[in-house]
Amino acid sequence: MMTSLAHGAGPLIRKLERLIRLNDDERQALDQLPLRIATFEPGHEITRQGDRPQHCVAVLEGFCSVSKIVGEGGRSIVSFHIPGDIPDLQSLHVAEMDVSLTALTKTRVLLIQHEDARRLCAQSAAITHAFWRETLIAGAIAKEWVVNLGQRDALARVAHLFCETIARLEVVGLADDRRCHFPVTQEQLGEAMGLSTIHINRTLQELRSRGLISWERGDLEALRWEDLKAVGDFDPGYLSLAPDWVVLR
Amino acid sequence: MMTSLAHGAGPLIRKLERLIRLNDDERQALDQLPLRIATFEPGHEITRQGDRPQHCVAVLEGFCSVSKIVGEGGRSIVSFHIPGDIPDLQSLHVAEMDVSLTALTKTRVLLIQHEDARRLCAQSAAITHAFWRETLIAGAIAKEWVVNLGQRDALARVAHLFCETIARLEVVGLADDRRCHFPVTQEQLGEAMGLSTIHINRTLQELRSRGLISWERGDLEALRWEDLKAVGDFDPGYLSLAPDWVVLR
DNA sequence: CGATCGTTTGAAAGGTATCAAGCGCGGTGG
DNA sequence: CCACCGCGCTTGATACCTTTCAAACGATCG
Repeated sequence: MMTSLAHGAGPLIRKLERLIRLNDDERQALDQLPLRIATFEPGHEITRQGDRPQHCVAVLEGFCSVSKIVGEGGRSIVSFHIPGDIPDLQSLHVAEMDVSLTALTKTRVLLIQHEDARRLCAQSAAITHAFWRETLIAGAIAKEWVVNLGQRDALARVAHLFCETIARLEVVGLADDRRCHFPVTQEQLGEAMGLSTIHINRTLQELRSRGLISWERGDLEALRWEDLKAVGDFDPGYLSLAPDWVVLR
Repeated sequence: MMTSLAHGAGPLIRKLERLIRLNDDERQALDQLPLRIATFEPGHEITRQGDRPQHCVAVLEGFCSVSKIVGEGGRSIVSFHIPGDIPDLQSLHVAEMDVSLTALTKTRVLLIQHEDARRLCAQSAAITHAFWRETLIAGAIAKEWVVNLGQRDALARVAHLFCETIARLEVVGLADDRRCHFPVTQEQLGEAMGLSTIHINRTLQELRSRGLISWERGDLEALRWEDLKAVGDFDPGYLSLAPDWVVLR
């Protein structure tokens, strides 16, 4: 892991602006935050289950997964994270990490020292609420994954994940026209969807043969968006993409 | 639904005290909150998916489920809630409910008007953090459900749910000696675990025949706790039951 | 050019769903 | 008080989705 000092928390501010309206003081407080940027190579663990980290992570570039160790040597991916996400806000409140955070691609992250994050929260209720909202959306996505894993067969499950991913990436400008980069392996897809790699492969073939998606070398495209949504039983409501946020000040 | 005015937010205070240390001012502010208590009969929806509620719900007595509508007429239970839980905190932040909250038993709840909750948050950072923490724990449980549904077979899945439920109920004094009341039907268990009612039934028989549990008329007992934990691959870490909370003030 | 990783294919085994039907008990009404 | 009813639980047989095992393929890389 390489770290370096950085000035300016532009990406973090943009992220928070999506969650709540910041005033100048808050923007300035964020901008003056002593921030460290770290880069991780694919497969490297940013935070490990059992760690007691002293900082939070905001993803700037790249893709990460949150996973838990299962039984004997297994691993279960519990969520994917994209630029703009803060995947480990719980570390502010719970001492020991109950999950691991892993870089799926080369990933640049902002390290926010806990003391700085706490000071920010103490200074600004709006920032506290923005963090809380980030937690709420992550929870809503997790609930939808519970539905996905519990109720839908392989085809619908993968279709749903693709819809969710495209929808989330569109918000941060990383998907246009239902097309995005989503560089996960079929094995990782399987660990996330509760399916064997082999069945993921066959499911992808089915989605492709139905003309619903194309996916090569990590480039995903929904060829028939409405049909893909229908197959995946996808309703983006839970993502709170149109934030009719209640004003909290 | 019947409502009545109530004075004193004892149960809510006890709940929050588990999440954070309250000072006298905060305790008093909570105690003076104009609170309404409502009672719901089994099967009744406390809040419906699509609603725009003006209040939050704190469970005082009884059991609830949070569920989502799936595809054609299906229902997926995403979480169970026990006394002390505040299952719909997201309604403070997101206008439209993306889930339904249903009473599984006769249930008494505290209705906290959003304006009151917001005033409380504005007055006390500690209460804000307590709510946020409640959200974080709910998220951790949801992630563990993702693991449960994605990675474990029926036997382990049900065993894990029973362990989790007993552990959570012990915290609020509703389980002693690995024994508790957990009055859900096998159908509801199936909707939560992504299994057919029939397979739930066979799984319960297997758990019983192995001498791991007894379960009659909603009374659940873990007969061999350690073995049940092993079968369910249960590690209570994610529940944050021993709150080595970081002091946030 | 061998090695490795990710993907793909085939065949067999296994876990779970579905269909169909019977059981048992508490509640209701005659 | 008893017959009936309905809901939740239980059982058996079959079908289906998904896993597992085994192996080959293709690309990238040193």
